[in-house]
Amino acid sequence: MPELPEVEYAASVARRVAEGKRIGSVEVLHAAQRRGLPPRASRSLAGDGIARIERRGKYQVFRLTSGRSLLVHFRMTGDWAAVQPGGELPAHTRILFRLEDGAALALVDSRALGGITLYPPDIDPLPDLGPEANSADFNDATLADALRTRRVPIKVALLDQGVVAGVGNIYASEALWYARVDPRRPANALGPAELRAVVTGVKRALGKALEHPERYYGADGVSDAVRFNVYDREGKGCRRCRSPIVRVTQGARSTYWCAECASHPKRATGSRSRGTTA
DNA sequence: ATAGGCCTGGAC
DNA sequence: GTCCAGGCCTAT
Repeated sequence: MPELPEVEYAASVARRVAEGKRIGSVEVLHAAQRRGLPPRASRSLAGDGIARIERRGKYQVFRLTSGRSLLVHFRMTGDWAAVQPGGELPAHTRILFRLEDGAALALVDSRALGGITLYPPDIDPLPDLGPEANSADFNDATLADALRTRRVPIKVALLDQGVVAGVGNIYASEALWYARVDPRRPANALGPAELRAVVTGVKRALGKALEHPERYYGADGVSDAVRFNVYDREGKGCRRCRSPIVRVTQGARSTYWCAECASHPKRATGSRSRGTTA
């Protein structure tokens, strides 16, 4: 479940379990994960310390006391689980950090597409990323700048981590629904009002998940009906106007949106257009 | 721009 | 069985 809010929540779990502790051993339990952590690398982690756990976009970085770092990415299905001393391993545990105090941190990842890579000291493990989606650095000016040369649909552009870091397929659709912007619009054709609406839409979509983690992370009895306004709601009624939500494919991924809402951009309230007279 | 690959599991 | 999946990389 990994877009920015989910990764941030998972990072908080990892911090609670592992930050400031020494590593007893690292067990790589799935062959695919040995690409990033071959046996020599995982063995070398024993005795190192986890100084800090940071998040950037959908990435996490474990800064180790040796100066090395671990770059963690959940891809589609990764997550952290805390394991009590002597406790059972969760299903689909792929990598296990055993810590000196007996607790353990499990990378749980049913599809095993995620992974962890060890980097030497003095090398920045992070790829080039755009501004954090929930930060002040992500605003209409920086977004306009990033989109200036991009003709791809705005929905596709929002998934580009070089444009904005942390937005994934679900929140991209959700954000454009808040913004009432057609996901198929060419990114570099958006006007100032639309850019502003997209920025606030992204922040609203992510903000709701960040503020109410109990609603978004496996809480029983809470359905997607509460979580999402458009994602995975094809054919269901738009929560604003009751029109059926439609699904289109963009860049080989599903996009959900309300055509009715997108054809009636905001006017009276919220982000408003100016300078479009005459 | 699009397809394929990486992996597994759930829905149909 | 087939299709789809909250990500990202590479090749064409």
